[in-house]
Amino acid sequence: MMQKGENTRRHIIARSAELFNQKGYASSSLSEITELTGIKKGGIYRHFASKDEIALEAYNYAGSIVRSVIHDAVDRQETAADKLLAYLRVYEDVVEAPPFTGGCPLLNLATECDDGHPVLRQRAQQGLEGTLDHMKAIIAEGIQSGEFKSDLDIEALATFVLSSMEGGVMLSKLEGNNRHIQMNIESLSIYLKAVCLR
Amino acid sequence: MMQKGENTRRHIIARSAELFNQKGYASSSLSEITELTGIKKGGIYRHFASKDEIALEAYNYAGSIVRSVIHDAVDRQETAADKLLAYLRVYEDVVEAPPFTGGCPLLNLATECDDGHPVLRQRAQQGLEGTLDHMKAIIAEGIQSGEFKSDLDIEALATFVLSSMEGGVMLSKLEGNNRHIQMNIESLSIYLKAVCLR
DNA sequence: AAAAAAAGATACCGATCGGTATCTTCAGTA
DNA sequence: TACTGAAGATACCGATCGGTATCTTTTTTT
Repeated sequence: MMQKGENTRRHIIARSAELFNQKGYASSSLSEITELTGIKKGGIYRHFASKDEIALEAYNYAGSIVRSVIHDAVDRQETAADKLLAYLRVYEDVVEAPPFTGGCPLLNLATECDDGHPVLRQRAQQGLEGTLDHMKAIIAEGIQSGEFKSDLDIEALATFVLSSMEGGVMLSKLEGNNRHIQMNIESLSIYLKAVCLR
Repeated sequence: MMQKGENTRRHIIARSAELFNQKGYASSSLSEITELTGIKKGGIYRHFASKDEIALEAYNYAGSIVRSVIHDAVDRQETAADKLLAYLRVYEDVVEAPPFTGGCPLLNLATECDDGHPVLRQRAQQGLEGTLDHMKAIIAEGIQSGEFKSDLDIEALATFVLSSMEGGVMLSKLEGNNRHIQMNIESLSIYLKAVCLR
């Protein structure tokens, strides 16, 4: 039934995902993975063909966790405006308690790969597209339900929400203080009320 | 008069800055710097004590260029609102014509160093503080001149502007399309008119 | 023009990189 | 319980990493 193999494979992915999301792909070495997992290189390369494959699976893993946390938070909200704000609230304590160790995987992967490494970059692009699609669906529902103005620019609003989230995460992580992401929650909330709500 | 040395030192910094801002600190090697500058390692290490020192000087250089471009663009504007929007307009063609090759040095350095490398991280923090201070001064002037409401949260607005800029840069660079940063210019413009102007 | 100082090239250092061939150990099956 | 294939450890590979000691060349000063 080859259970054992799948378990260790998942173990390697989970540990590597934390490592990669904290230190980045280039700064993370196989030796560090062996230390974190307790599995030697020979054991690791039985489950993966290359460091690239580990990184790809690790990003899929980190992304899926963050996605599920976000979707849970979004589903808990009633209004479209609150659903959009839930995206930012997931990172309201990004310094001490991010949804995944190291902060936003999309932000980290995107900035590291946007000038190189086509494979990982494409994966980041998919993550971006999926995130924006989810936001656009929320906004479209908000329009249909009459909560949002009907002439809203859906693309522009989705981009604006995601930008203020990623920007807030970056500023807060750099300063080591949650005030930036938290202020953005407030600013975006004001924006939604002032220009998006009917 | 030791002219020659200073010239090559500047040359190394300028080339390294482009390299670091595109590929990141960890992914850039000394060998690449020798290729880009045409100077062998022995020659490079006569001017710098370590790769870290090159990276630090390189970031100072990239930051100073972007800062001067931004300050020029800001000074060309009359109103405080237009001055704030000028920050984003500097990156309105970040895909093809960024103010510095590789995009925003603050964004790149911050995301690479926020979980490590204390020296470079501190430099990024200084860059963040300086940028926010400049924005806050613009906002404060806007309040004093009567352009902005007097009860504006200066900190929150500065963070919001910078976040939508950095977030827009990240999205546009990742997708290879300027639409995100350009939509953020429009969204932020609407925000300023709707909730900040008197 | 000669001497002194600065700049740069060559050749090397140990350490670590990602990756692999091979051997041993373990788990499941007959 | 003997067998078999999967899983993991050991030991190694060439390449490259950041960094340095030393020699040559170029520039500057006298």
